[in-house]
Amino acid sequence: MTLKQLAKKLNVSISTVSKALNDSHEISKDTIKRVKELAALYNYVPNKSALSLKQSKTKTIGVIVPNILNHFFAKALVGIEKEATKNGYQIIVCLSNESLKKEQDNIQWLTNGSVDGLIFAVAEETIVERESSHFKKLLDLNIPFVMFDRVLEDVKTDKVIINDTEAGYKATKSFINQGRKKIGLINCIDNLNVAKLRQTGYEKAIIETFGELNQKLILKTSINNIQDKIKMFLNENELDAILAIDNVTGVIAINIAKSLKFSIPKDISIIGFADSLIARYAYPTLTTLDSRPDLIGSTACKQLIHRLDSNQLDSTFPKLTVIDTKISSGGSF
Amino acid sequence: MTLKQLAKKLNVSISTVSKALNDSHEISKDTIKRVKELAALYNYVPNKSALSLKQSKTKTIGVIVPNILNHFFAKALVGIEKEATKNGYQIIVCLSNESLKKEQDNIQWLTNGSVDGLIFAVAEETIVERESSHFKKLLDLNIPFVMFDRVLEDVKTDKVIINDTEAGYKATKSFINQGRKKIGLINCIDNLNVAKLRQTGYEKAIIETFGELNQKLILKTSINNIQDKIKMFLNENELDAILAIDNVTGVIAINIAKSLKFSIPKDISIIGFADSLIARYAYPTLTTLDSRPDLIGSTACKQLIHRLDSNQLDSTFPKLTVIDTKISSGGSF
DNA sequence: ATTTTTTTCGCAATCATTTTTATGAATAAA
DNA sequence: TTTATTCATAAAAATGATTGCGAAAAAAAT
Repeated sequence: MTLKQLAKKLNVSISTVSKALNDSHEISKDTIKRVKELAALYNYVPNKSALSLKQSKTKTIGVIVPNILNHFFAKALVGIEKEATKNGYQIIVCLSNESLKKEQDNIQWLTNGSVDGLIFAVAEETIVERESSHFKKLLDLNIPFVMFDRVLEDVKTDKVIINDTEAGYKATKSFINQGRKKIGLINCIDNLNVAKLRQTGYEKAIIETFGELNQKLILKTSINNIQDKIKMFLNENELDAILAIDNVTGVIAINIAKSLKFSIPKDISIIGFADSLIARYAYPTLTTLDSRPDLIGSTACKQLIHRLDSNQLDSTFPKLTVIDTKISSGGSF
Repeated sequence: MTLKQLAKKLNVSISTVSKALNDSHEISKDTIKRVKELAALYNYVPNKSALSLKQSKTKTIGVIVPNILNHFFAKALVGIEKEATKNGYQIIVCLSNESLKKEQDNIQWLTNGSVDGLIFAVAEETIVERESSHFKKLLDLNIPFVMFDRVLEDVKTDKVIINDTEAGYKATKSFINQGRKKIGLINCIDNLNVAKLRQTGYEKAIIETFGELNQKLILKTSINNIQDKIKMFLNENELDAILAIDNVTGVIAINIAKSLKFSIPKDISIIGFADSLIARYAYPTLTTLDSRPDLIGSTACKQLIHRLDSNQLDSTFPKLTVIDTKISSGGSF
């Protein structure tokens, strides 16, 4: 059902129908009523493509997620979607699969007028290769975009991150306050900035307290065979605490520690960067640092929509928003 | 950069540029070359909205997911996205959040010409309320759509599901073949058809072997406080096997069983409907029935694109595709 | 009764693209 | 020399919607 068809049935012009539906003062109350009734009857919905074309606004936001199976990103997506829907925006979701090439393709694809703006976390490969030209192209094209969690220093745009350093510091400090002496760190996402920052926080707290860093207490590895590696890590060091800086190894560590007859939290205390949904896979429940992905997502989305609505770049650009992590106690200490 | 602007720079008409870029035989080789060079120089990309409008094709697929935090759906989305991308389609993702109202809103929203077709799993509330009029509206509008995993009997459309009954049966049988006698079942998604079917399979195997069903061995509950409930369930019954028919309780059960000093798989064997990514949260690793969400997703997407391309409904409509589950052995038996 | 004002509505342009039709010139055939 | 054909390109129509402007009609004021 189009305006044209409605107009024909009503014996008025297309523009009258359009104006009536938009409550124009140019149209009489009577006509407006007639038009609206028929439109409702035929379930008329304005065609999205025509609207986008006319107004050069798609009311659509492109979201590029490195890995939707990562619970953090799934939750961030929920936050983005909620905020977008609230403001009358749709989201087009692309998955970069941590690949630079796919990320570039996605951006190329989305800049054909499909979306008004973009929200994304940078793919791991992109960070490793230090490539950012495809993002700078967005700046040239004047397409607003917001980076979240994984951001690039040299791209001047709005960003939303968490206070990773402080989170690592706080978690480590909480171990220290419990009297823990041999505090290990598990890092299997070393390529990412967030990992480096969290580790920095850990190191700061350790050096501040013990004067020096024991490199043997830091397990830097890939996710492959992570269970065996953690087992060895636990066996080789007499740890009484572990900080897991990604969102899966904390849970795995707790389960393995239990199977090795560690008593939790008596013998060993574990903190992970997971959330309650993942933490329930651990028994007793893991203590977690909530990196608040939903808040990050909704904040990023809000920020983008702000730029889209006030289509002028104001003095606040580029804005860096730092979200506070929340420590939430499970049963592990 | 638009056709118009290119045309101006080249001193030719808009139509010439358009035809040149589409390799029309009406245009001389020389002109084609000139046009393409300039288009490449200015990074010209055809405007999506204009294209969609003109061709009444958006090359976009709408996907409605009940809950993206559910690993099954996240993985299904990966399958859908991969297949869509392969065929030059974008996906618009909506989250129904298991709510009927949101699902209806999403469908209303997506039928404004945003998408060529839809893929979705029905929201839990929709199934409980047995509402299907919003899907039937899609049939009236002639918008192709494919349902996956959670489907409605009375909506005549393409569907992709797994052989739930058989999966439940096979899993239970494998316990029986190990000589297990007291086989429990945990069901915390009872509202869903898939749960009923899996349980049917379980019951069939049990009755076939033992003659009768012991209702006490079936834990039907909500996800709240699931850990405590499973603990009680294990304590009150001398189980030697558990079939967890959703994708989280298997992992939880294994961890709790260990904490209760059960030896796995000697004392108790556990099978869950999770996948390897979730199974690694259990130690030793859970044996899983892979419900193959990515295959379901890609199959559903393939099916939809088939309908979109051959825009005639052929004799195969409506097609029901049943995906086989795969049992993959972890360390639990 | 005439002019002015207000109300109500239609025309036409516009967005970026594709596609059908038209145009003018060169070439070939009659 | 005339007519038909081919060729390269331009012009126009169409997709579905919004919107400024102008026109007609109705109402109000003189």
